[in-house]
Amino acid sequence: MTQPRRARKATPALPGDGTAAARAPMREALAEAAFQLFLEHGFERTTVDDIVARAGVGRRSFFRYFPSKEDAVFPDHESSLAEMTAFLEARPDGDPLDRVFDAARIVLRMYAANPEFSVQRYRLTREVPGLRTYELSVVRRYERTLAGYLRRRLGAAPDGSLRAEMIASAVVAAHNNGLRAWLRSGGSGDARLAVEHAFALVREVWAGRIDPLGPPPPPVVALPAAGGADGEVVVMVASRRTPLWRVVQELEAVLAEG
Amino acid sequence: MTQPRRARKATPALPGDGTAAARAPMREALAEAAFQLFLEHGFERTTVDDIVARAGVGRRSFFRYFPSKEDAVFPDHESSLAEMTAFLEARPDGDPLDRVFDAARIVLRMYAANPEFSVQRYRLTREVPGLRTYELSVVRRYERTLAGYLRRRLGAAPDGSLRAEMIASAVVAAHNNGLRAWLRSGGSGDARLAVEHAFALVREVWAGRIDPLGPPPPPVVALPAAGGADGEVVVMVASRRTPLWRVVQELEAVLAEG
DNA sequence: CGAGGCTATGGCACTGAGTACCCCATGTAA
DNA sequence: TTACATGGGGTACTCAGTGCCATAGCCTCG
Repeated sequence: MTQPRRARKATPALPGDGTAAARAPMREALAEAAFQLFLEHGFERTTVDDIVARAGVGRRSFFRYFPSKEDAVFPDHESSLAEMTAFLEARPDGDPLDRVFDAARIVLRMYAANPEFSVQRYRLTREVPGLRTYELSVVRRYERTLAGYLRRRLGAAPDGSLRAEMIASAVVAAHNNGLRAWLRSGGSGDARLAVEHAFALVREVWAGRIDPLGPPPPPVVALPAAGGADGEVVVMVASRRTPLWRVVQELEAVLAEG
Repeated sequence: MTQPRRARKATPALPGDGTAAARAPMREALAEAAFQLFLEHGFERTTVDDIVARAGVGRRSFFRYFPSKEDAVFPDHESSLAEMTAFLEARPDGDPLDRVFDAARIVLRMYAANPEFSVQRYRLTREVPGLRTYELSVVRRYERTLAGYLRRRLGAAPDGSLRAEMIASAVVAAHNNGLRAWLRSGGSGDARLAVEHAFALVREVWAGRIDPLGPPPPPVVALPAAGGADGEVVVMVASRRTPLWRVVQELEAVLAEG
């Protein structure tokens, strides 16, 4: 079986890059062919050769667009994750809880944009251990993104890192609880209702327990080198007049992500 | 690559079964050889052939004891998970929060029992995407176990399922936050301190938000057939004088686990 | 217009995990 | 002794994923 493999091998210039899915007919064709076959014959009994045969392309091309067979089932998460990251970077101010809710809504919208596909994929994922595991790792990346943002906002407060991770996990749990209820229902009804209800519980539990006024939006950007591991390098960019404590806080936040 | 593969193929009578690790010299030898090689040459550059060569056994035997290469890195989680499940089944009464904390402490004890091993494994896991993913799926199983227990205790309350999942995720997040801090420190200090501190935050956040007196310990046992999927069968055992609402609640709890 | 270069794709060939199937040794019961 | 169960070994196969190279289209610069 396979997984996110290398967490993301720095995305070596995907062919149809740019705005992700857009302008990538081959990628779409492959994902479509793969999903159809998975539905027809099951994930495990479908080989990559079957997929490329249906798509009418070379086997090697499949792995140019999808690092693993599992990736073809979740062709949209990568861009969704990028969107979430960009959103939190672009608008780090305001109530932290509101921000992470907004960020989570991005994911929900992605699911709601294609109800039938989402439901079918949900059923498929439920039955294939490999896909469940893959989805787990995707969800985890969302959670880490949220936690990273919250850590930056709460880093200075006592237990900032702990609180950040607990809130992120609560938001993810709430989101997934609502989402799964909708998916189980076959896509009938409004996915947002259940999720917003769940978010309300998160807010009820955590509101008031977060520094009423978090620190200002970070003027510091720390970029952990992709790949991580031992010889990792962190590049920080900060305005010269950034107070030292902010730099330290940011550094701690990045390092604590490990 | 590989993963938990088949989530657990019903554990078809492991050779050295019974009390798990105990009385399974071959399994131990394999895990030991594997771990040494992983540390020396890295996980991915070590093949199963290397492992069985060092252990002096046949290749086929490796897969009799470990469904995948990754499993050899976490030889103790299976029994830990079983212990947690047994604990929650044996003592379902009392404060639900206390119970899930106790359950989580089982896992912590397992880590703390072998500090050097745990720390080395932590470092190894950090660097190998496949192991990270594997660990994720293990953690998820713990979380589901806790959520399942909580769902049984809160199932009748409004939003019982949602609350159960949020609390379970909070406990896991707290546990992992403390555990990781300890692991990052190289195993110096007391792992329990950080974890107990984190648990205190969970209690602070959730105490009072749980039905002060949850329903009595469930006299109903529902066993979802291993394997799940479509033709799934649920076997329920209940005393004849169990009130109907309890049976329904239990059934809902099991079905909601999907 | 042609040479060089870049990009997208196809085509092997190879590694290595995981599995199916069958064999063998040993211990045990009849 | 035979009959059989159990734990382990061996072989051959499938298939995901990777490295390397070839080729076809396209663009640009001279």
